[in-house]
Formats: sequence, structure tokens, C-alpha cells
Amino acid sequence: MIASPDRTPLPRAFFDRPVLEVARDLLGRHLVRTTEDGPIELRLTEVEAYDGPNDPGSHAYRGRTTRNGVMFGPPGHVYVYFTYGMWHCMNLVCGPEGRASGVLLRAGEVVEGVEQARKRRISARTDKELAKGPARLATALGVDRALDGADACAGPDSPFTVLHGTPADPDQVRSGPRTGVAGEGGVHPWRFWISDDPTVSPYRAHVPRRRRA
DNA sequence: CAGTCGATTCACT
DNA sequence: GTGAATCGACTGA
Repeated sequence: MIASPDRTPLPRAFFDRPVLEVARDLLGRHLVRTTEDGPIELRLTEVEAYDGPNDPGSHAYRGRTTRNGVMFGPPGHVYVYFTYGMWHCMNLVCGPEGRASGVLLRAGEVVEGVEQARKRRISARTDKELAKGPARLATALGVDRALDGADACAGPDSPFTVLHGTPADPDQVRSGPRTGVAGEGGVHPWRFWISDDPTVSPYRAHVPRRRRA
């Protein structure tokens, strides 16, 4: 018998811990995206940790910029970036404040609001693909730069809330190199996922792009 | 101020 | 498996 997920919101203290600890702990939690058309809820199945200025793979590696400013702020807020000219991805900022660490949300299972997610993810063949990959996840949730800095620990008025959910069994948590991260930053096994979960995205090594004519 | 490239996805072969 | 799409941020001059 499977216990139903705990719908208690996670407090800011949850995020005010070292990023590797938070990343593992986020697996199996539920992210709720509240919109005017109703909520979309995701069970998180895959994440990656980025450890601020000490981490060559992190956007914060070279210090604070206009894009990554939110990462340097308090934990529990959402950092959204735009990439490849067409996609958005989202992170949850971790502690301690000022360290600029964060967890990239890479994949999840849509457990509520499938209809709404489908409208934004036309190309998804199955429901498992709705949030299978970081840009797909953000698209399914209707996330863009307008939501950069949103507080995920601000109560029901916030566009985001993270619920206690059903934390993944530690024996089922796997780790490996981060997807698509170039150079030295790629070596850390800071990608975490739930073993055998069908919503986890495939691993791809970083591929430098060839020059255009 | 021009050049380079990305924490990716999709269509096609 | 390969290549195109597409643009803002960052880099270095």
C-alpha cells in the first residue's frame, strides 16, 4: 500500500542547506505551479546541483551578472534562465544565502493539470514526456523569465509551492555526471534521479556546436 | 561592439 | 545518429 503524498508546503529552511543535500532530498517532492487556469503539479524525478562560484559548470561561476542575480539571493526562490534562443529552464536557489547555489529541475511526472500541460507541450507523444527534460518541464509549467525570482516559500499567493510529497527512498536514488555540462564542470556526479522512473530524461554528454557558415 | 555559444529539443535519415 | 532552430548574455578587444 502506497501512502498518499503529504501536501504540507516545504519551509524555506528546507532550501537553506548545502545544495547537494537539497538536490537529493527534492526527489519525490511535489512542485505546484499555480496559474489562473488552475494548478499544475509535478512529482520531481530528476535534478542537478550547481554549486555557485566554486563550480565551473554553474552560471554563477564567474560571479554575479544581470542574468544570474537571483542565485545570489535568499534560498527558496526560483532562478529562471533562457537558453538556445528558445527555451527556459528553472532552478530552486539553495543555501546559504550568497553562495549562489541552486538545483536545476530536470524532469518530473505530471500528477495534476495534465490537460493544461499538454496545451503547452503539443509535441509530447505521451504524458511521460510532458516534463522529461529541463526545458520541457519549464514549458509544461508555463515558466519564463517573468517568473525569475519568484518565492517558492511565500504561501498560496506564490506562483510556486513545493510540497513535502513522498520523499524518494534513498536506495532508489541514483547519481551521475550532469547532462550537457562542458569541460571540468561535467565531472561532478551531481545529477540525481529516481531509479527506473519513466519520466527521467536520457543522459547526453556535452557536444560543442560546429560553426555556421 | 562583433563574435561565440549555450544546464536543449525536435524533425529527419 | 545528425543537424537545425534561434537570440540574449557574456567575452574580449
